[in-house]
Amino acid sequence: MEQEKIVDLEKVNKIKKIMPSDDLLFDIAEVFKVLGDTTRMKIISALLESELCVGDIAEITNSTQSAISHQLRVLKQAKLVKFRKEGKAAYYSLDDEHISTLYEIAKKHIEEGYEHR
Amino acid sequence: MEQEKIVDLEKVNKIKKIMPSDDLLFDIAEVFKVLGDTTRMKIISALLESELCVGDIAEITNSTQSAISHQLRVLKQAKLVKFRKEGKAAYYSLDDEHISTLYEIAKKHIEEGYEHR
DNA sequence: TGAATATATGAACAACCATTCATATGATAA
DNA sequence: TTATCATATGAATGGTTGTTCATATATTCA
Repeated sequence: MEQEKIVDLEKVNKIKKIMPSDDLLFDIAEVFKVLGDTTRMKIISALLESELCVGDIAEITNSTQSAISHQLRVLKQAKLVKFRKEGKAAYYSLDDEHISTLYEIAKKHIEEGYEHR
Repeated sequence: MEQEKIVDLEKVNKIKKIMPSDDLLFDIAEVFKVLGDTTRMKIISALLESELCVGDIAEITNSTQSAISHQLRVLKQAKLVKFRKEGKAAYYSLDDEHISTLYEIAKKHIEEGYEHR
C-alpha cells in the first residue's frame, strides 16, 4: 500500500541553506518586474542611444507625456534611470552599465530562441 | 508669444530609426516580466543549484504544488526552463546559460545599489 | 484492479498595474 | 504679470495575473 516517495529531503534541505534570502530574491524580482513592461522597455531602448527629455521619449515611444512621466518615476525608483533638470526640461539617462548588459543578454536569448525552430 | 520648443526632431527621428521593432521590444519585456515575480525567481534560484522535481521546488519555496506547477508552465513557455519526465516525476532545469547570467547581473545591481547609501 | 503518489489544469477571486484625464507645479519669454 | 511650454501627480478605470481549490491525468506498487 505505501509507496516510496520521490521528494529528496537531503537535497531539499541543502538547497534551502544555499538559497539567498527572500528579501534579496524579492529585490531581484523587482528589478526584472520593472524591466518587464513594453513601454518601459521602449524607454530603456531609447535611452541606450542618448540622454533624452520627457517629451522626446513620448514622441519616440508613441505614448502620452503623462504615461511616460509615470513610467519614468517607476524606473527612477528602481534606480534604472537618473535625471537632471535644465530649465523647463528634465533629461533622463540610464543609471549604470548593468541595464544595457541585461538588455543585450535578454535580446540574445530571444534571438537564439527563434533560431532553434 | 510663441516660445522655442525643446523637442529635438532630428534627434527623435534618428533614434526612431535605430530602435528595434516593437515586436522585439515586446519579446524582451516578456522575458523580464516572467523573471519579475518572487515565486518564479525562487524557482530559478533553486534550479541554479540543481535539477529538481515539482515537489522539491514546492518544498524549497514554501509554496503549494499547484502554484509551482502553474509557474513552471509560465517559465516553460518563456523557454527559461526545460523538463524531462521520469516515471511519476517531472524534473525541471534551467534552459540555457543566459538565465544565470541575467540573475547574477541583477543581483550585482541590487548589491551595488545598497552600497551607494 | 484499486490505492497511493506526482503533476497538470480549469475556474474563480483578489490584488496589482498601466493608462487616461484633469489638473497642478514650475520655468521662460513677451 | 500673463501666456506658453515642460513635467509631475492624483484619482479612476479596465485589464492582467498569481494563488487557491477542486479535480483530472498518469504512473507505480501491492
